[in-house]
Amino acid sequence: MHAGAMLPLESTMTKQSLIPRRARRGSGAVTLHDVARLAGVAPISASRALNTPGQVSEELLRKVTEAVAHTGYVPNRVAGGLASARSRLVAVLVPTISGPVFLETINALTEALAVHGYQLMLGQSGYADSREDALLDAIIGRRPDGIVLTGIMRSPEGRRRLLAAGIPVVETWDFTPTPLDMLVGFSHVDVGRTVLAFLHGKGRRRFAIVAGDDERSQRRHQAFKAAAQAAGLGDVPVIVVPAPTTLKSGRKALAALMVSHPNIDAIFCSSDLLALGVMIEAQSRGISIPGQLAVMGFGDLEFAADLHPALTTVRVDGQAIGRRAAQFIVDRAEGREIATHVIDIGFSIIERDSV
Amino acid sequence: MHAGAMLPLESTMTKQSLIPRRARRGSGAVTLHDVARLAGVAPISASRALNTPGQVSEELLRKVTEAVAHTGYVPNRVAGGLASARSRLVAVLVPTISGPVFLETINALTEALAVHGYQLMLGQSGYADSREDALLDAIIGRRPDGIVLTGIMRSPEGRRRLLAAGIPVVETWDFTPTPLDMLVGFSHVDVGRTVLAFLHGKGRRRFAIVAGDDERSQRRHQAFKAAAQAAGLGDVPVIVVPAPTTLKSGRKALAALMVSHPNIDAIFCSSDLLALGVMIEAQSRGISIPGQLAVMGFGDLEFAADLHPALTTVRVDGQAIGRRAAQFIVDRAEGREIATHVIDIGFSIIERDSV
DNA sequence: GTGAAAGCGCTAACAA
DNA sequence: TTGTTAGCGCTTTCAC
Repeated sequence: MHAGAMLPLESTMTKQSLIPRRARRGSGAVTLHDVARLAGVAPISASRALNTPGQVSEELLRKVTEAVAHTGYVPNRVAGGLASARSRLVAVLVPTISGPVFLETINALTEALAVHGYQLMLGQSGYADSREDALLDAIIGRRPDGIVLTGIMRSPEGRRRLLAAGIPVVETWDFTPTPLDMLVGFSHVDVGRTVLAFLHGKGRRRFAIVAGDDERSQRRHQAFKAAAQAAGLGDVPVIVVPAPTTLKSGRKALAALMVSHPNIDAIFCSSDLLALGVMIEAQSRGISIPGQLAVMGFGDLEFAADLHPALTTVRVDGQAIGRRAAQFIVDRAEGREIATHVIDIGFSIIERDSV
Repeated sequence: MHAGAMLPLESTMTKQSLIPRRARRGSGAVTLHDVARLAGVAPISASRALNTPGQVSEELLRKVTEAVAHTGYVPNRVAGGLASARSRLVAVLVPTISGPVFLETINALTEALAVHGYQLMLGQSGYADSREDALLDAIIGRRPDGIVLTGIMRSPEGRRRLLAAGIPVVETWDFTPTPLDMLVGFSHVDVGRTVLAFLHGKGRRRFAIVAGDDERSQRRHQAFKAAAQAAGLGDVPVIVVPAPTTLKSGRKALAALMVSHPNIDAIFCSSDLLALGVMIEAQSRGISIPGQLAVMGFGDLEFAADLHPALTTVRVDGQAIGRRAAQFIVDRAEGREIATHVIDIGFSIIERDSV
């Protein structure tokens, strides 16, 4: 029972004057009880008026709405979450938000979730698996209604914990036919193969790769290499640079390639930033693009179309990934059945002037 | 009392077999009670073993640690937060994370907070004040231990709500001597004045401004304009572009300026991306930089140093802002007294080749 | 050093 | 439609 109600005398007194002898003091904020008392209804009725207004009478709704306005009540979602076992919190795990690639996914995710009253929690794991495990516990402890992973969870320990927690998980930006739970992504192997075929089709023959050392970039470039081998184009030189990739790495990579393989005629970069670096370095060396050298990026960042020459690159609809992931999680949280657990969002080659 | 303990018979049974007649079913996850029972201690002792291990005996600690390992227990921070009125959640409000400017602040914030066991909640308000108010309630409802604002809270309604909630607030990336609570930032007016003086000192006289339409950019450019007037340099033409700023906007802006004011000799851009756009457009028009035209950016993004020519720009230590903000909030949450509530982090002009 | 009791603010289950 | 009761899983307060 509410502490104040034990002493009838106090029932009309203000909150401040209710000082129980030894109970905990509370946060001092306005609670649903305060609202209910002011409206002259039961707390649960006030709760219903706020959460399922369709289920209460006009009269009740009016009284509660008034009391809320009068007190400036803001519902405590922590308490609500504990009681209902629904936190309305979704966690997203990224290697880092410094790389602009996942930005539009996070953006779309935030927006799509906000519409349904969900909030986003951000976790950065770095590119090291060990930190990912630690972060995972911190996140699971918050009992989010869903977890969005950029990439697929490879660490067996991580998979185990996630499974044990029973929280809906969406893996993104990658592909496997056997996801942990749900997946929205695309095949990096397909990207590598498709880009090789594309450049080959444009008459290029002497390829090079500049790629970040993260797992997904590596898979793209391995696939590219293998496809080149299969097409009888020999071994493709690779410059691996540390992730997150930078413009500077791109410049250095081209400089290195000009020493080791001066006669290459096409470069596949694992990011648009890297491609920009290659282009700037080429420009400063008087190498013409696409005349002498074709350059391809990955990501189709906002600036790619506005470069000079405009960058040919691989586009992945990061917004769509975010939206779909949000949909997955909201559907699950609302208890809806979801038909398919795996969405291949695909990718496309955006042909511009640099090839 | 714990349901299971009412019936001695059940005390050794597994969780699954404890099916109360009508109580709520719980989440099914392992709880502190389960751990305590397995360790043969009281729940509160298990709690202490986990939270303040220094206060318990070796023996107790060992038993609890074992039970935790055995059960795979992950503490429920939602319940802990409710009981202790400390959520260990910090909210950060950005206009958008698409603009790369705040990225390193968010990054540093995440890192610095993670060390202390805090998690970051992300809110995107867009550049519209109305959405900010709605978002604020969603955030306050989570009772975070702190709120980090990018920019200063101008909406009176927002200020009122924030004050009423009693949550520590750090305003950032801006400056006012009278912050809502705490502040880590710098003066945009100073930036405008300083850049004008710098360009003037380099012998430039015919200025132009390309600026995003967000509030802070506007203040920088107003100050620049005013300072130019004061120096007797006449009226400075301004091209305002929508925020978030893009490379394309920069290109278009220069194109427009070349029509209206073809004889300008220096441009101050409100972002490095804008500056990059201006440089690319200049290059495609055969305008030499810095020979005919000096270009200055703002932000010192990662790529600025690697451009050709390298970009002269204004650097703000976004990481430091994030770290200081985190420190403020953690100190407050731990109940430590903080000496000063306002930190002017300053800025610096990074002189490279584009001026 | 350890434990019992009470309660954080809310909602699910049941009852009227 | 509205209310009563009993928790959600944890930590604070007080007592030993």
